[in-house]
Amino acid sequence: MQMDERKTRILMAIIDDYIMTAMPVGSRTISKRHEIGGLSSATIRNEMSDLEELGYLDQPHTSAGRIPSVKAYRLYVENLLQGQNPLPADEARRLRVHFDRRARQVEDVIASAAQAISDVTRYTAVVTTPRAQSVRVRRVQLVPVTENAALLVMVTDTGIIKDALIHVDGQLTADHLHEISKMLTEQLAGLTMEEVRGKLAEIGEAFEAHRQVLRGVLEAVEQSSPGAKDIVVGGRSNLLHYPEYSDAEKARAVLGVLETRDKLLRLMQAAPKMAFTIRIGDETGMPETSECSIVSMTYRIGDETTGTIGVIGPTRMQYARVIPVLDYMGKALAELLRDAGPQP
Amino acid sequence: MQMDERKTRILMAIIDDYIMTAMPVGSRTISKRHEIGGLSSATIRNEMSDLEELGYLDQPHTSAGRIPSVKAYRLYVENLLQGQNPLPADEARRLRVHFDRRARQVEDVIASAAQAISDVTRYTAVVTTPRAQSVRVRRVQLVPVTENAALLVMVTDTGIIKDALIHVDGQLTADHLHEISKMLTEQLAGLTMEEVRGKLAEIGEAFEAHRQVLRGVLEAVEQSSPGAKDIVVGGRSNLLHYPEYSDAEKARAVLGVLETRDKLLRLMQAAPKMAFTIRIGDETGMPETSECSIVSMTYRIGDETTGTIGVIGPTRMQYARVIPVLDYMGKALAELLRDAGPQP
DNA sequence: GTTAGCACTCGAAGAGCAAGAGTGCTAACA
DNA sequence: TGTTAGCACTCTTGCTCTTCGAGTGCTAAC
Repeated sequence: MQMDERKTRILMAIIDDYIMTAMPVGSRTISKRHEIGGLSSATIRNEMSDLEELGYLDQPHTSAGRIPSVKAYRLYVENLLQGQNPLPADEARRLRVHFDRRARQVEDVIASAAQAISDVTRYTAVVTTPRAQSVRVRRVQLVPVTENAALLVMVTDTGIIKDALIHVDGQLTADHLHEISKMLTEQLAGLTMEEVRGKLAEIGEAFEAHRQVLRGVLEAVEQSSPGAKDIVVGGRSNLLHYPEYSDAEKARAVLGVLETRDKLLRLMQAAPKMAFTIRIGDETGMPETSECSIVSMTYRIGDETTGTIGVIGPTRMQYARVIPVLDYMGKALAELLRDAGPQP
Repeated sequence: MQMDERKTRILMAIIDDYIMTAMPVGSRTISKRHEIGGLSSATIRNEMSDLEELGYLDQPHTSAGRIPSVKAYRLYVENLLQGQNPLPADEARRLRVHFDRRARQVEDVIASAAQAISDVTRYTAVVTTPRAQSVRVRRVQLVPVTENAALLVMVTDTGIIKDALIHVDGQLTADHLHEISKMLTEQLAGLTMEEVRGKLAEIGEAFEAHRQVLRGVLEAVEQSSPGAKDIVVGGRSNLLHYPEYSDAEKARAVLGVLETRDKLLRLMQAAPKMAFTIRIGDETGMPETSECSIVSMTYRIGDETTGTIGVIGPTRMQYARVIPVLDYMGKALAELLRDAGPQP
């Protein structure tokens, strides 16, 4: 048996219906819909039976309707990704209203984007800060904070700023630090983070006097790589809108994942070549999220720097709405962050 | 009718039991407990009837046990706050394990504290960054980021750092910015944030050439006051452990509050003179949290700078555990942040 | 003042039943 | 050969009824 055009149309109708209602879909429901050219429920029943045999539908129990399988959703999103899905004007407007473009700090922009996405889609949104594949240092500056602490600011290629408090024992004046900053900038400019580590050790030899400080810088570089605030989640409470999480234990499992940085990062890593990555159910690769879907997308600022925006929700997600929202938002985000970043 | 010692003891036993089980407590349950010197269930029943009349107990329906009223919890926590509640050694150990003291950035420390508190208490924790009542500027530094953006770093009295990206049109060299930084430090050092605003306008007149930059600084100061990352929530998923939130709608309402900065801040503002602020049910002042309790505590770094740590959970919260945990954590936090901050 | 005893109340849990939604199959139809 | 009407069958859902048990309040005895 093979899929044909009519089977596909019926399957899509079933998925649409199930996405809206979360209830098993019966043959009569579909036969009443006019897109399906007035077939009787009996015909639909036959087709549905075929679709079940083909693995696209599941039946919770004999006398209920049917629900789409993961395979069905796969086909559904594959179809969606083929076509163009422009964002409806009113959705775009709502997004613009929620997305605060005045934010200056990258973190704020990110947070605002997550908020906007979650507000508009009614799902939970996850956004990561843009991260360059290979960042290069452009400038280093030490700002005195107290007698024995200084703020290390590293400006990179992509305008992304790492800052870290480093502790220094010696009594260093502001001028001292300024001098060291200049030296560090000269030495480190143009290097990637990995190279910086080697170079720092080298410099340590030459500038015995500043060893203290340099060790602090090295430490900061080493532990700074995955910054803490580089991934934000918005609209967690949206999860609880959906009956699939009305069981507190299920909701807790998913919410728990969203609280664990490692797991969250794992969920968000997308196939970088592709615009969209859609993982459905078990494809998310985590038992806690085996009843979730994740739609994510990389946005790019220039060639090297990419971040991820995504949405997590039930497998019966409104993919057709989510995809254009992410698409729009990814562009808006890239544009905004590019303007804030360095001009080529 | 009056409360007497026995009534109080019985009430406390009822509360203890209800906190553990979330089930209405019957007279027999209490009479079996040995702390209550072997009174029969009938006697307890009489006392419970009195306690209900006094407003300390409610009866969900005739033939169920009784549950504590807000008034009862009030009495309960009042009693708790009188006595000493040292943190059990094993809890202290667990806290230390979860609390990552290596974090350098204030935000990281805060986040780690929230995580630790929520892990140990099994409730949701909220922590705010320390904020001085009247911060004074100590040093200003502009770090070039790109041709038309610079990072403004303001070091204050209390070692707290505000940083913001500011945009500048002119082609300013690093030396230019360094010069401006020096000038700004000279002009602004010792001023409070309010005074800085006035002063900046003044300086603008004198240093016509740097007007651009100064406007940027002013803007940054103005919108920086309530920093975005100054309040963190940990262990949201813990909420869902408790049957009072097994209804998704109720859980969503509370979780929603935790996502709204304003509301969250409102919940956390504590009576600053007191060590602990405990708000029970409606006392939280928000309809969404009318079935929650919030225990919060201010921690102080020096005389001026205070932050808040707190826990939110069901009204039948394990106050007796939460209070010493917060107490311990507040001290640990103050100590850690003081070390990172300025030495007096 | 305390307690044993007892009648009474009320919710929770389970059994039984009817209604309804949905299926699968068969036979007739175009 | 594909489509459809019809019908028996299956299961869930929602309802009522009943039972069970926990818990109370009251009374009378200790």
